[in-house]
Amino acid sequence: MDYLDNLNEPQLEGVMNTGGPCMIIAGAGSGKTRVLTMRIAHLIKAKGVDPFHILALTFTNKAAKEMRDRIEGVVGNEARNIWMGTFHSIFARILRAEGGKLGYPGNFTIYDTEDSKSLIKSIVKEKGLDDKVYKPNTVLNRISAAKNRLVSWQEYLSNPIYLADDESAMKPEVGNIYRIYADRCFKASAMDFDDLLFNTNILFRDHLDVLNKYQQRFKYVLVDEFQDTNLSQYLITKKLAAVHQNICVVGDDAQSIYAFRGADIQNILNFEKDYADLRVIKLEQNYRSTQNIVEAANSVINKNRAQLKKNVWTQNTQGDLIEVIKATSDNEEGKLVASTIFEERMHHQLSYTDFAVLYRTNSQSRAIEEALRRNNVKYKIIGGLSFYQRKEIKDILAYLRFAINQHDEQALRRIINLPKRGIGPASVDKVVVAAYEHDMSIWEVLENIHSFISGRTANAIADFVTMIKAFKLEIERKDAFEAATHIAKNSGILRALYEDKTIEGLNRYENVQELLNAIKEYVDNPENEDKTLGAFLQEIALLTSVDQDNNEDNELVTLMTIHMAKGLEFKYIFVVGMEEDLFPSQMMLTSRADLEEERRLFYVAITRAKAKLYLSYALNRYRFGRLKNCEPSRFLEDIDPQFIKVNRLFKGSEANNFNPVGQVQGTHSRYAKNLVNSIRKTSGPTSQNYHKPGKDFIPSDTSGLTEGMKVEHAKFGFGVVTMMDNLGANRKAKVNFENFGEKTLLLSFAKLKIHDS
DNA sequence: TTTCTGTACTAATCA
DNA sequence: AGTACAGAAA
Repeated sequence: MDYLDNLNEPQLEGVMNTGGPCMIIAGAGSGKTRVLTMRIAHLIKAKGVDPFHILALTFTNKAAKEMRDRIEGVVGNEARNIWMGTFHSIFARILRAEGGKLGYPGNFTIYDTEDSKSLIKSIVKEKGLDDKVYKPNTVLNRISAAKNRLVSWQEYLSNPIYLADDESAMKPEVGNIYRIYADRCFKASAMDFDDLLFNTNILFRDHLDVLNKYQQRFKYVLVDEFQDTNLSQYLITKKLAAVHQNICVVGDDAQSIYAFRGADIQNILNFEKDYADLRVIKLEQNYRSTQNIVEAANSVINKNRAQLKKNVWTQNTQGDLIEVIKATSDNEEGKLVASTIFEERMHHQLSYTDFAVLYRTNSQSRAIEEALRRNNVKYKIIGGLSFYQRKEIKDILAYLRFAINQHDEQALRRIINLPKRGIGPASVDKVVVAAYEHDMSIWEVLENIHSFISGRTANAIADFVTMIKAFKLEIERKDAFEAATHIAKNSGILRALYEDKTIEGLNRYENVQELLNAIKEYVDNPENEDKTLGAFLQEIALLTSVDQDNNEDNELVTLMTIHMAKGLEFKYIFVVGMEEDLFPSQMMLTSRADLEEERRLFYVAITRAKAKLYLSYALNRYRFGRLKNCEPSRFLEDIDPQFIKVNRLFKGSEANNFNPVGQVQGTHSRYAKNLVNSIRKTSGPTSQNYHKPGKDFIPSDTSGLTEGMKVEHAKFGFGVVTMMDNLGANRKAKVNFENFGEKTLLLSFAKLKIHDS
């Protein structure tokens, strides 16, 4: 049993005691993943448990994959059969199989946050409400919070407390928006992220046969990062484990940082009450960090009131003191971080992969990136605007989604006029109204468009429907890669991007090629059994940002938010932007609970560091394009001063000398841009040199217009027709004007008087 | 219906 | 510093 070697006593206990309910409280860096993986390996290898009977829930696909790989190292191929994945992906899988009982087809779409927000936006608009009051973000958060507490729209609308809350927030219509939102999602055969958990709860509540099936199947249930579960997730796991009672949760209350999406720290604090025979194991020895870092972290977290008693300690060396860097501006902060990374790496012969820069908000990455680039330090960013959130990628994905599910309203709105095919928002509204009036689905109206509207738009819509039907067939007959390539080409999207020869256009074209490559890779990967487009879409809909990290071996500094860094470790950690209103965020200062969550976030940041921790702040920072004064964060004072080396001072010259490129920073580009704008404003034709037509100016019928005719335009004056374009829906004429040169005019709009007969 | 342009607003964290 | 939106012009 060599996999049991090198485990300390509580770790061993966590691995060996596999029967009955168990909670493992694991301090930062105490080897909790190791315990969890070895526990599963032990179940399979020593206890002879069939991997099909084990359910292990994690928060990222990456964590799941890592655990699976490590288990595979002990038990071999069998590890593939464990039900292991994120809450969302496991229950999406179950809902694909069982969702029919709730009225959802197996090919339901998963709406991402952008889809949800734009749906809410259109509902607010349709109801004629003020979109300044009903901001999509606010409304969605409210709906999301309700779903995470398992409050349906019916319960929401009949609960006087919620209604009073909304009333006092001057948003009395939120409940009704929730009702319409839920209805529209259902009609679109779509579930948002919260629905995946909400509907699983409904499924298990209303269909006991289904619940029973999965209760029998999952003899062992394990949950990682338990402190981050919300009520919805908690109830699912509790229900699934109710028959066999073999539930093991692993977590650290000090690292609970997802209250904003409904995570409830009470789940971990109250777990003991739920299970009378609960075995509690505490992992308190930290193997990751130096003594200084561990104790500095302890001194911070002790400022919080709500926590379980535990004592994290380490046998590691004392290590360096924490250093605080003070910068005058966010640009200088970036520069100091870059130069420090450069020096430390040289001095200690480290790899760039040993460094990570952590920040509170994604927008802070820009200044750091710029400085790293200037100093030729290669870096990678985790999270932020990810590949799959790019517009051109989402456009293609919307086509794929719609070809699979014609009820997907958000995908339809995205693609129906992309590339431009003459179906503008006015036409889309007509279709939606028609669908509403005749109690039909939008797709049914589109299919029979000639019974509702006529003319050019109707033809364009009919062509669109024909195209989608062809794509449908393609998907049924071919694998994901062939189908996606066909759709990208025949939808006209690829061509439109190809014709855009700007740098951004080129990039976008390459991104789409990259997406197709990714699909090819997916199809070629033998681990993926289901090679349909639907399976691929499901996979990427539930990708977590940490998962999209495919160049791990390169010499790169890692940049990410503190949230993304949870569960990771680096030798050197830089936490930047240690300023009031930024970290802690000004939005978290309203209650003690919020501030404590923010402090736990700081605790997570500190405990990522193995060898050395740098904290930095700037006295001035650009926000919304304006320079703002900043104060050092209160969290700096939370650290016991004995672990801090007080302000490491950089002389201005030292920092400047480091810059090997020596470019002038600051407002230069802004200034240049303003200059260009002002030039553009003062040049070009202004209203006074436009032609003034005589009083008898009456536009002629231009249907007989031909080349060589002399015409008068209301603004451009006299000119000669040089070329006619009678092709396509819009007739165009090229006219060479005496005072304004050659212009292309759309004849359905341009008012021309013909002076040639 | 489409395209261009000025401006108003924004950025908290994630699946 | 970006971008989403409204309004004008074509």
